[in-house]
Amino acid sequence: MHVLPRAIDADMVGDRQLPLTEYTALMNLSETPDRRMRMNELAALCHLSLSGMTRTIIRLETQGLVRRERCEEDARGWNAVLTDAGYARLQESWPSHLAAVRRRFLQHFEGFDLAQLARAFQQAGTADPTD
Amino acid sequence: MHVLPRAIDADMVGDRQLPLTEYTALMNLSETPDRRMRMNELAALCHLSLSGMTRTIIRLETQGLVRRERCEEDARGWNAVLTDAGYARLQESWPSHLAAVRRRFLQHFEGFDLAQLARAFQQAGTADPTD
DNA sequence: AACCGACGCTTGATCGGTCAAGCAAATATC
DNA sequence: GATATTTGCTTGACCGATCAAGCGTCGGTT
Repeated sequence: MHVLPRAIDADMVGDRQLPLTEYTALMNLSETPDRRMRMNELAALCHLSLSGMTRTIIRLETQGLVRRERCEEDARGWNAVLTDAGYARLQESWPSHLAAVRRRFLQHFEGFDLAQLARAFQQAGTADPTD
Repeated sequence: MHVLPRAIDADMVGDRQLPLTEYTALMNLSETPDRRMRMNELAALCHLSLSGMTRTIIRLETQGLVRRERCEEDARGWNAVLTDAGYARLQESWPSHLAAVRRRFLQHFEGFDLAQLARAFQQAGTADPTD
């Protein structure tokens, strides 16, 4: 549990120079209809603090993979917008990400009911700590 | 996977002021016959780089929970030695660690064969990346 | 016995994250 | 409609990890 995220991250950095955190951000953006999202929401999906999200987006912005636009209906807010370059980069990266997950994780859980496992992890990751 | 280690760590820091990394180091030391271990070996067991281990031991040393002694048979080497204070601290801490693991992890995997799960994780954590 | 590469560990620089404080816009209250 | 509070995000300080470079010791070679 301790080792796997680092291993997958290291694989991805080596392979396509895209750390796991940045990959996750791009991926979540790409799954929205207009490739944009508020910082708030994106941070939650990436399991990152808001300040961590800010920093990640800044890194992506300087690489030209993401652009930031003021939110129209709320001038305090920002939208992170996936650029074409960002989309292209994501397309390049996902096969190596998938391979890393397979090799580092899935391969070792072949006897298991993966859907059930996924549900358990999901639940563990989002449960109220006071339960 | 991303969230759980942080959550468990946060629980332990809040509860008994012992971060997970330091807890793990003390625990591994306590399980040796003479409560001492070379830096090398301890780092491997804690899944930490050697420099990370050095820094962790330094933190523990300033709290008086561990002491460092030159290795007799090799003057380059050091032994980390668990002090009585360190042992006592570990005794105080493990119930809250166990509780955190139960609440954050085990509780959500009740339907599973835990032994089989443990084997899979073990394997995933130690496998050669080139497999 | 003098050297030289390998080894064991530490140190300096950096990185990616957190928390807490700050700022500007939005909203509620009076 | 002015003031206070909340909200959305950024910034500064810090923290715990990594990598790369450094230092002292060991062991084999000559």
